[in-house]
Amino acid sequence: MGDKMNSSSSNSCIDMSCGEEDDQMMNMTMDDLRRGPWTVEEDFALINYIAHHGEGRWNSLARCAGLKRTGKSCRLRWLNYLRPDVRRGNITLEEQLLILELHSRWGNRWSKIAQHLPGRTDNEIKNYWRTRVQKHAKQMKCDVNSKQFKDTMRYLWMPRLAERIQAASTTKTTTTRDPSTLTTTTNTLNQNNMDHIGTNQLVMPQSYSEVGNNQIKPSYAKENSGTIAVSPVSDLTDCYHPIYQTQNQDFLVQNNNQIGDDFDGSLISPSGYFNEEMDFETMVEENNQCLGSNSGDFSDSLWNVEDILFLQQQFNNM
DNA sequence: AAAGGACCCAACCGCCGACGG
DNA sequence: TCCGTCGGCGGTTGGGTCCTT
Repeated sequence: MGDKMNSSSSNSCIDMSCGEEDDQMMNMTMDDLRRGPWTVEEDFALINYIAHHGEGRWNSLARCAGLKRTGKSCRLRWLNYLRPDVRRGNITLEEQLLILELHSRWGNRWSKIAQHLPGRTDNEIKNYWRTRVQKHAKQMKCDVNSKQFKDTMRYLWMPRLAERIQAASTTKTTTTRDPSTLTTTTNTLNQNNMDHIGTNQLVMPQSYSEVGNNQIKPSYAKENSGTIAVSPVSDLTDCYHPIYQTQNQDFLVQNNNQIGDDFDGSLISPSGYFNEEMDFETMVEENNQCLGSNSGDFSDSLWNVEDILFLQQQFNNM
C-alpha cells in the first residue's frame, strides 16, 4: 500500500486549492455522494491528499480531496485500509490470545482492544470475533456472553492457545534454529521467565503478566505445580483432545482459589459453574462435538523473543 | 461443473460525547 | 444553555469468495 504514495503519483495528485474545490463541492447533495466499494482512483486521491495535508477534518478533507464521499467514509477507508501501518493477513496465535484476554476484560471495546494490537483495526478485531468466536458460541448453542461460553473460552481455548504458542516456540527453538547459535538474550529471557514461574508454567502469559503498572495476570496461567501438556494443534477451532482433558481438569481444581481475581464477577468461580450447571467433562464433550469438524486456518506463527518483547511493549503501554 | 450454503470482510448506519459558536 | 458539527465507536449488512454436495 505504501508504494501507492511514490513520487510517480504526483502527476495525478489531487492537490488543487481547497477553496476552489470547496466551491465545486459546495452544491453537492446527498445524491451526489458515492457509496460502496472504493475505487483505485478514490484511494489514490485520499492517500495523496493525506500525504500532503495530513489527517483530520474529514468532511472538509473529503471535499478538498475531490472525493464524493462523506468524511466518515474517508476516515474509515483510511483508518481501516489505506493507512500505511495497517497490518493485514491472518490473526496470529499471539494476537488471538491477546484478543480473547482483552475481550474478557473489556468486552466489546474493539477500539480499546485494537490499541494493543498494533496495525490491527477495531473493525478487523470485531470481524474476527464475530466470525471466529461467536461462531463457536452459536455452535455450542449458547450466548457468546453466557457464563458457559466464557468459561469454555477461558479454561479451554485460552490455555490451549497458550500451549500452542509455547509448543510453536519450542518447535522453533529446536527445529528452526541451530542451538549453538541461540543468543544469550534468548536464553536469558526465557530463563528469567521460567525462574519466575517454575518449570510448569506457561512462558507466554508470564512474559506479559508482570510488565508495566497495569499488571495482567491471565487467570488461565497455571500457577501451581503440575504439568501442562503442550498440544501441537490446539487453538480455537481444533477439536479438544481427550488426552488434555484430565490435565485441564487438574488445572481447574488446583487453581480454584486463584482464578478470577483479575476479572469481573461474571467470569469467576468455575467450580461453582461446573458443579451446578454442567460438569467439565460434559462441557468438553459438547465442545468436541461442536468444534470437531472445523479446521483452523490460523497462521502458525511462532513464539519467539521478538514476540515476547512485542507483548511486553504492548502491556507496557496499557 | 454447477448450485447452494457458509464464511469473510469492507463499508455503512445510528448513536453518542466532545467541542465550539 | 442550546444547537450544530465532527469524530469515534459498536452493530449490522451486502456482496464477493470459498467450500461442500
